[in-house]
Amino acid sequence: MSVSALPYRQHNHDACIADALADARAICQRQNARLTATRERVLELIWQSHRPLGAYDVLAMLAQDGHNAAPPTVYRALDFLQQYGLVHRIASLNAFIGCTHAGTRHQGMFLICQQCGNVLELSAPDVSDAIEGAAADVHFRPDSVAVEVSGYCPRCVDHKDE
Amino acid sequence: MSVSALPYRQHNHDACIADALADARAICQRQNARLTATRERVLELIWQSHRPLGAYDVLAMLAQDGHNAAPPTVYRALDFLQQYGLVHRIASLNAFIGCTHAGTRHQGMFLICQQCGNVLELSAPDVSDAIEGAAADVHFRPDSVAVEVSGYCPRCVDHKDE
DNA sequence: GAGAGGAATGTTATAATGTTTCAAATTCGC
DNA sequence: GCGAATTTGAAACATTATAACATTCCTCTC
Ligand SMILES: [Zn+2]
Ligand SMILES: [Zn+2]
Ligand SMILES: [Zn+2]
Ligand SMILES: [Zn+2]
Repeated sequence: MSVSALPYRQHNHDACIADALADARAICQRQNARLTATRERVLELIWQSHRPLGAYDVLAMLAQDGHNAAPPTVYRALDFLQQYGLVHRIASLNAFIGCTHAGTRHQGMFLICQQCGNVLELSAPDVSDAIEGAAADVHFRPDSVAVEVSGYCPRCVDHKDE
Repeated sequence: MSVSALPYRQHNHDACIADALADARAICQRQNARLTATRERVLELIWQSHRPLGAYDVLAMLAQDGHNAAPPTVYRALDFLQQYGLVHRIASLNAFIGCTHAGTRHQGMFLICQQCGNVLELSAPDVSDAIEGAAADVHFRPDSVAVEVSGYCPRCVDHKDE
């Protein structure tokens, strides 16, 4: 299933991409969802790195493919991918990133490095439980939860001033 | 200090506003920050309800005052207010809300009702601790944390279908 | 293998949100 | 008062996201 390599460590990123695409195909097939060429290409572009991409970044990359797409094309593809849990939107960045827990029930927590821009998605049950608990205390019923932590990743925390 | 009335319960909201403004004046005075007329008015407008306001909503309200402001005026005021912890930005809504814990060290968690739009800010140490712990596990150093929970408040949870 | 119906995409325009830049005014310490 | 720093005004612009409607593509049925 999903790769668990930390984004800011050396790793075979081609494997990240390949795994993500394979997972996506399986997930969509299982649910009779159409992972069309455009959608798959957008997913692949999103996965080019562990840094979130803006919709217009994706658009520009599609243009380099020769695909002369307009904004709705990208937003529609991203909507689809989000719907099937293949990408997440990082609200604080207006950007999108591939889900590293696709296919599993999870509620992501995103660690965003201010220096290098990489984002690590964690599945943190302790955090989820604490949030559910705090919400329950005031009789609030959570539907979706976004936890976005901005800071410094282990690689950058030592080199902030260089 | 700050009022702790739940936003979706009946309460004397004029007191919310008055308290927020009084707190803001004290906080700014203590730090030699200039709570100018525009900034104070923006804070007051933000506090008109417990629903977050977009920057352009504030702009429109200023226009009703006869203050013919441009976007930067509002964004600058909001930046100032954020800097002194008087308002928070809700990234998932592109909107701003008055801080109910101004003056105290806290890291907010926002419960956003999808039905009525009210937002309750909680200071949840358990959540913060869990997040810090999860971040520490992967050697990530958090700088700022956003926890935005979308769901149904106690008043709306029972009336979803009406 | 037509043809109907729904899903997906193309296309154009526009809305909503946020920033840059430079000039003018205000405030503050002296 | 006077110079420096902060704050505000004003215009243009950049970025992000959506609306609306036409067209194409796929699938299912007959
Ligand atoms: Zn990778
Ligand atoms: Zn995920
Ligand atoms: Zn109130
Ligand atoms: Zn707060």
